[in-house]
Amino acid sequence: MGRSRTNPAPGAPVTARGRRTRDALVAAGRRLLETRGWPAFTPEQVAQAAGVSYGTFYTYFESKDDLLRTIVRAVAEEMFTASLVGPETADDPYTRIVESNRGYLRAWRNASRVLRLVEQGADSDDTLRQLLLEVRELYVQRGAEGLRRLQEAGLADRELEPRLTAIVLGAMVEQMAHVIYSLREPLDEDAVVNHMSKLWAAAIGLRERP
Amino acid sequence: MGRSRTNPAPGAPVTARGRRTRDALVAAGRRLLETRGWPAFTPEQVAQAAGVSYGTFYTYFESKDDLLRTIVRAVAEEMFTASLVGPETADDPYTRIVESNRGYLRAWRNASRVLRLVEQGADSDDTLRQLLLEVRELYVQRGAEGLRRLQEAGLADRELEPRLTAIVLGAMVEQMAHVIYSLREPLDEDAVVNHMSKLWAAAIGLRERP
Amino acid sequence: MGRSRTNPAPGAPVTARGRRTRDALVAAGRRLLETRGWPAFTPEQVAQAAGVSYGTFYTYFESKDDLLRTIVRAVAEEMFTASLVGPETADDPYTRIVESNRGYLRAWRNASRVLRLVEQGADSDDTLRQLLLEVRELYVQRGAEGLRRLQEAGLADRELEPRLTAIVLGAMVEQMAHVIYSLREPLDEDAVVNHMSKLWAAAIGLRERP
Amino acid sequence: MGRSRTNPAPGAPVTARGRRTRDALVAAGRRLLETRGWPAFTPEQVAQAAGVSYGTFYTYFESKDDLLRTIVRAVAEEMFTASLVGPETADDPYTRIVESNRGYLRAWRNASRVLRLVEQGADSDDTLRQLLLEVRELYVQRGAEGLRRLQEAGLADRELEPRLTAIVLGAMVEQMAHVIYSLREPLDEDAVVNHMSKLWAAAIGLRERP
DNA sequence: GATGAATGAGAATTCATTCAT
DNA sequence: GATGAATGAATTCTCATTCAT
Repeated sequence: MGRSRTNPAPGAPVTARGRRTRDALVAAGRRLLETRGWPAFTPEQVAQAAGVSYGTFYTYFESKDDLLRTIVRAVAEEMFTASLVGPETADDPYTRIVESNRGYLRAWRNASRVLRLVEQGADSDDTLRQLLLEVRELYVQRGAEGLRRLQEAGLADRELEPRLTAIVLGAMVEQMAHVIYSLREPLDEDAVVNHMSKLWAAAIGLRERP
Repeated sequence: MGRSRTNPAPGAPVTARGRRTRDALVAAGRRLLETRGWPAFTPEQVAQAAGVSYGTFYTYFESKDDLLRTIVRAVAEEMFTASLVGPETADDPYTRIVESNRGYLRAWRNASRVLRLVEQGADSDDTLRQLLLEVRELYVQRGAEGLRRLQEAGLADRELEPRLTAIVLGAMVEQMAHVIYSLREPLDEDAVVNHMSKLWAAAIGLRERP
Repeated sequence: MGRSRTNPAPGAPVTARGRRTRDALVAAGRRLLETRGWPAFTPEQVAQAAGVSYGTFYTYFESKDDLLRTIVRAVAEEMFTASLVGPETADDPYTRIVESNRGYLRAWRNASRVLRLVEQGADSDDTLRQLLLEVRELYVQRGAEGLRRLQEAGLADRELEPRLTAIVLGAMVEQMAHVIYSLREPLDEDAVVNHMSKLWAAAIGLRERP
Repeated sequence: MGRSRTNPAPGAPVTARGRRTRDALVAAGRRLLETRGWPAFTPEQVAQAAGVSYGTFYTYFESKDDLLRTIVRAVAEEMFTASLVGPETADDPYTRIVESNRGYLRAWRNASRVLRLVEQGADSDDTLRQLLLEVRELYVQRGAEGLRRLQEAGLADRELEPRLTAIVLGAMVEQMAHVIYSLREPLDEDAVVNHMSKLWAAAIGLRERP
């Protein structure tokens, strides 16, 4: 019957204090989601964790889902940003792979928990799923592109289809982020990065620059 | 989840009809979980999907969690069983890898969705997590063992630490199962199996038997 | 974000006990609405007035608005029914007017409070408004038709436009129902019926059958 | 509505700017009430419609009810004022009835929506109801008085009890205001005034001055 | 065993009012 | 005076579980 919504859509904070409160809510929400999953992700607990009162939650977010969307967007943005910096610095292809894998792993480290929750999300919607697919695609394309360049330089096996290879090797890294950071298999991050890189290099038939 | 409990613990079904009803509930619960996630996994919907009335649910299960435990145990058992058959039949190491990957992928295909849900499960308990870790460990050990044999036979790179290698390559396969079957990336299963096997073989430096 | 609704739409009661409970809720809701207005019309108070627990409300109604719709439909139906019986029995035109006004007044007596609430309804929707307009229209048409017959028989002023006349005289009766039953002006029902009838008869220039 | 109150009672505005702000709030509140009913009548929306900030509302009004009282008093005052001017000017009794009905209809046109809301008002108090009854009574007495004069002059049916007649005919006009202005029956105002007057005149047996 | 109804604690949301700047 | 933020009690709605037949 749609009781006419009289609540205004909560606007962006105008004052510095407002911004701080809003940020605190986003941070608290994300922390709860990452560390304690769905059950802890309630407006009440988020507000409490952010040190504000129950009602304040609704000063900044239309609903619980609104906060979720905000968090996911932030995570996605972080990953986009993370993907821009870095791995192109080194000169040696193998070092680049190591750097890339390290960056990859770390990028997923923060995102993985939230992304997984949303992926199967009780409460996710298609917009969010779309966002996740875009993030993933970004990484796949960067990986495929890197492989293609190596192939053209005669430094990697030319038989390998770049996109599929990037998907498969990306899957490896993503899942390892989950195994290490969420399941907490007692593995050393550096050891994993090195090992993955070794396997990755061998898998694509990496040759040292002649 | 725990609410106070005064109900008698539901016993195992005695009659054939009872067994059928119980089986229908388990099947319906699993289907709902796999296809529609947590939100659809309610006693009411499970009962409806199984074609029985609401109250009947509690004739066979103490609680929603009880059904979940039952389902997860069934999934785990299937995976144990799946891991026993098959891939040791071929003689050629590469063919064995292909077979193993195909089996692996399929084993995860059915399980992956349920396992992921339970992993972060709002309502899961440690027993379930434990069960999942055991299943995973089983696959890791089988992988590590296979690699070790290849190394001893001089057919694979002896530098690789078997267990870590098995974890990493297993991660690759598990995540690909998710990508294909849950995220529905439009990839051909055979193509993926072949590609993964090629990468896997190259990664461990597989040599044909001399 | 549309949390997918997992609640089934509450079905019609199957057992006699269920029907009794549902009826009790409808009756309690209507009584509260009529006697104490919107503020008392809460699921909690309705349930309590019906002697059932809070949650039972939602066994039979999807929402508060659902109950409201049900009540309004019942009121509308009553008025349709009330309009079918009665006033055509008498032979004498004036007596028929008296009977008609009495019926009219009584029909509105029960409905008026609910109808007015819904008309301006905080929570009403267009379907309900439509329903109210239909009820009103029914009475208008019956009134217009009655006048037309009197005119044709030469018993009433032929100059009067029947529909507008029916609207205006109907307005008089409807508002009097409100004045008497809601505002509780201390007026005697019979006196009012007689007076209205006298005015009505004079207004349309009613002549005794020659 | 009462919540505990520690705020100082807002004083009357001192400056011209203050008066303008206050007037804007009253006007906005009334407009919202008339056009969109209770649900839109919130301090927040009133403030927004008046172009001031949320908090400013409480600079001028102790509470939402305080504004409501202010609005109702304004409406009542308007109606008192409207009742003073006009209809006594014409000489011919029928013309006076027409004028009176037109004034009546217009007086109610603006007031009707607010008055009806308050009548059943979720949050109204007895003071307001009292005010409404006084306004109505004013009109009833004026109507009764007018009829009495006509009766004494031999221009109207002496059998009619003046007060009851005034109540009934007043009800007719008031409800027609509602039908036309709120329900928006597509009726021409002049046509309705003329028709009502004709019926009214016939009803009281109006005779031309001999 | 099977069924549909009943229960009530808990989660999400609203909004009149107060506070700090 | 004006502003935007903060508050929290009250309300609606959910759903796992228990009960009566």
